[in-house]
Amino acid sequence: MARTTIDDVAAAAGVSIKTVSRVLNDEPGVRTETRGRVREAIASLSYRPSLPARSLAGKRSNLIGLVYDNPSANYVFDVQSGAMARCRDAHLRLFIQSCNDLGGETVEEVLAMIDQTHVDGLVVTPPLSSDAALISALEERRLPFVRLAPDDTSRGGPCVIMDDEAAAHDMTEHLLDLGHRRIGFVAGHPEHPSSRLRRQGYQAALDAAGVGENQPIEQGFNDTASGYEAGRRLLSASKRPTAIFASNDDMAAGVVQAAHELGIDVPRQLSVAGFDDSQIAAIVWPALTTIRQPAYEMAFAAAGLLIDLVRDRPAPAVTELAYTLVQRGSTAEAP
Amino acid sequence: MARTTIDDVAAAAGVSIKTVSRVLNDEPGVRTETRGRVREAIASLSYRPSLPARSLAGKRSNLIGLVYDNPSANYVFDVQSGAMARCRDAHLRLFIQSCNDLGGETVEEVLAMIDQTHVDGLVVTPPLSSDAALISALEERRLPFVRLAPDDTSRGGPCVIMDDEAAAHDMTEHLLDLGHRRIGFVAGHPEHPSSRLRRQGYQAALDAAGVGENQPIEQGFNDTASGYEAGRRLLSASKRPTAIFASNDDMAAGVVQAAHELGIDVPRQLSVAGFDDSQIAAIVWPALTTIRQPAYEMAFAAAGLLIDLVRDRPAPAVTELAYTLVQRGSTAEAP
DNA sequence: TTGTAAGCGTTATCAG
DNA sequence: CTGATAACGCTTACAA
Repeated sequence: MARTTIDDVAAAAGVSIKTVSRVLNDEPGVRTETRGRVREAIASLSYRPSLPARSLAGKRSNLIGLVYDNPSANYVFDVQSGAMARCRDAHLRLFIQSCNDLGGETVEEVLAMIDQTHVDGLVVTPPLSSDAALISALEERRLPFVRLAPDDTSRGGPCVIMDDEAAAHDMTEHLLDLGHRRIGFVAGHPEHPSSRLRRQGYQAALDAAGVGENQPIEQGFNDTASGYEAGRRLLSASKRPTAIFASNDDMAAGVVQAAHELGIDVPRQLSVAGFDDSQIAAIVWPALTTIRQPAYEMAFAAAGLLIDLVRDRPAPAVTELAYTLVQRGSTAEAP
Repeated sequence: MARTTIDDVAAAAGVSIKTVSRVLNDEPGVRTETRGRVREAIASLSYRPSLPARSLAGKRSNLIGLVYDNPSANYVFDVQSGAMARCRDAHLRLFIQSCNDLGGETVEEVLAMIDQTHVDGLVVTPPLSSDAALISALEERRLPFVRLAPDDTSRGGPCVIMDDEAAAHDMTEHLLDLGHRRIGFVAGHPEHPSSRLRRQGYQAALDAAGVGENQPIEQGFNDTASGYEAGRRLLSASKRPTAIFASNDDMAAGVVQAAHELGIDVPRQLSVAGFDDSQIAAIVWPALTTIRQPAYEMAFAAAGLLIDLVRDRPAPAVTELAYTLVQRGSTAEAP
């Protein structure tokens, strides 16, 4: 039951292991006919090169890493799926590392993972993509990495982004177009890079419409519970808003829940807008008008960039993907 | 910038690399004082042994794998988190492999992953845990594996389960206790192991109460859309049920949505129950009465079993974890 | 175009 | 209790 090795393939094809290695790595300098013979031997033995052996011997491990520190199941799932799909295309393996519930040892843990697994590069997802300590540590190691949705694209190498600010601006305009003038906002988690951008877009749109003053804003923390609390505060105020824009869908769902409890009809008496288009956006009642953030596609692109990077191919510094405003039942004309 | 190796540690501690290796692997035959000296050197150099080198040289890779083929973000996230936490405790790394959207190449892909990564064992999550072809292939390779929530625990080695049937039974009894006598059911995905068990529990409880005949049952596919469709069918029938029990939360959310659309008040006119206690259960309005499936804990336990297995320690064949009936706002007395 | 030999960072074997 | 040396399966450098 010993594993099939490169020697077995070489023997079967009647060549040296070096030639097999050349075929494996798509290196030039092998006659087409020889190459075919080797390929056949590989297939018939269903030989699969050992990743550990390759990474030990060569400069590459054919493994790239993805790190996250994010409690949102939907987002993490989409991001993993996108990155994995891209890796599959490139015949690379993806090593996924969670840093959830790690306290202050995040950087330490990521570095340990890098050293132990020999990953060739890293996809860094939000909010880690804006973690200064981590970014510096990676730069110091000279490990190629691509950041997903960081708040600052001016330094730190290639990244894949979406224009959160413009999206929030669009959504706010959507509400203004529906006739709303008092539009509450539930701000996102202060440590999340996109929170600031979304709030800026919201404020800018209100300012442009001349109603930027004294709009009610409450702090949330990106989970349903904090959205619910913020919603209750906003809806219990004397001058109640006719629309509430929450910085993500989970919080928007919380706002909808608060409205239900207070007997406020959504969308007739209150419009609610979310952000992310996560699974729950379509599940809550009424379904949420939201911004579809192409998490899968962004991760797919990020993995692609990283692969280019580790293969010494040129890669653009900033890749921006388009968002979409998804209009559903939770927003309507102002009462 | 060369990596810190076992030689560096050996030099710093004034011992041979073999002794360092012994300390690393907690092998006996090292004087306490020597061991301490080596430990200090490891810490001060922040040395981290190379996983590839270890797996190439030794019998173990210190890596275990987790495979899934499951579209539910919440479930996958919980399972990953649980397994990863257990691995962290044991100083092992977890290699996660998705088989989503792979068509018929699932077994092939898993075997390729095993060969390439040299994982010491595998946590097999549902529905792969009931995939006969995969299980046979793993047995043939003699790779240790632990199955999560398989439908058949009688063969295939250790597994971690929850009593789906008893849970569905309990939930149905809960509805009966509330006075419901016409209780619709939305069956789960036919290829999911638990679907059959949940349906059996539902039916058995009805039979025990003497109302098992002619209850309306619709087929769903574990997603919200199919739950919505099934809900519409159930609620449009001439003899409308006063309660609907869906085989998972996503479908229950779809039923709630259908009820909203038809102007049927939940829970006053219709009670709805789900299963899984996924994130959305608490988010939909009204929040779902459901069964909490301890996905995190089950995965944690499964990883623990697997670790015992690969370290040649005895492990129980079947580990059963307890579920909880979580009562929320979606169920109430029959009208 | 192909092959030979050395070595990657560990663990296993066996000797001291 | 400790250490020298040979693997492990591959890539790299260099020859032929």
